[in-house]
Amino acid sequence: MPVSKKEISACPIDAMLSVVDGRWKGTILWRLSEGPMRTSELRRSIPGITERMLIRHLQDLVRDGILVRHQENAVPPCVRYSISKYGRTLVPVLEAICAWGRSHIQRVNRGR
Amino acid sequence: MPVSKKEISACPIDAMLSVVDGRWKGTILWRLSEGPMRTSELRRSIPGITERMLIRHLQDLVRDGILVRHQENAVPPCVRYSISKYGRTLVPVLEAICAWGRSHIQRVNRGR
DNA sequence: TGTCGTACTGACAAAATAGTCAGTACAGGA
DNA sequence: TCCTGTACTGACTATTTTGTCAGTACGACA
Repeated sequence: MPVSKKEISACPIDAMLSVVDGRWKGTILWRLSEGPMRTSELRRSIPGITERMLIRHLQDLVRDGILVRHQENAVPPCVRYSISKYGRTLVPVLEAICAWGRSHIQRVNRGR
Repeated sequence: MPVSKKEISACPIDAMLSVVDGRWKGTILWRLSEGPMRTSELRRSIPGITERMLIRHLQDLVRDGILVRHQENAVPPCVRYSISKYGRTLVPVLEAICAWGRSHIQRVNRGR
């Protein structure tokens, strides 16, 4: 969709979509809804994602207040991402999206 | 987000987002949730949209089964779009998205 | 010493999406 | 006759997003 992410839209639907929109953001949030994860864990758990894209999306989500980044000063570095309190308000919406998406997939697969 | 719309994603969130994702689709669905509208009515009711983009998005939504296109064979042509029965299953999800988006806009505006 | 893993950044190319512009056919009104 | 409105299509450019590749610093391990 590229709804422009540069500035917040006046349309509430667009405003919400600008937060979860991104090739992998839905999947990232889905993984993190089960608990905090390290960057490399996330990367390995999402087939097809590149490190670059993972980090870009994670940064977007942190900027939007949806995720929190916890860094332990160690070598090798250890960074963990988790869903923030604000981000948790988004989870029920994601669940609604997911439920509809699931039935949509079935519908599409039936139709061919 | 350009989640690729070429093929349906296995991730339900992406599958749902691929339907509503598009610079203007949220707004179009929002307008049509109040009742059927003609192409030109929609265009005039959505500031900033071009006829080209409106028609492209309408065609996407019809292809996905969300909208129905009613054509009256007249000159000048009169085409009306309405939300299909299937599309109506999407409305509660859009409402959840919209409610979250509304509070997100407020949060963002407070923060500056 | 060489290689691996971690969590990144920057520069860039490729792909997808959005937007611009011109053109179509026909009826009605000035 | 000319201009307007309707609902489109096609060709194209521009913008945005995604993906690729190389590079960083440091410790552990062989």
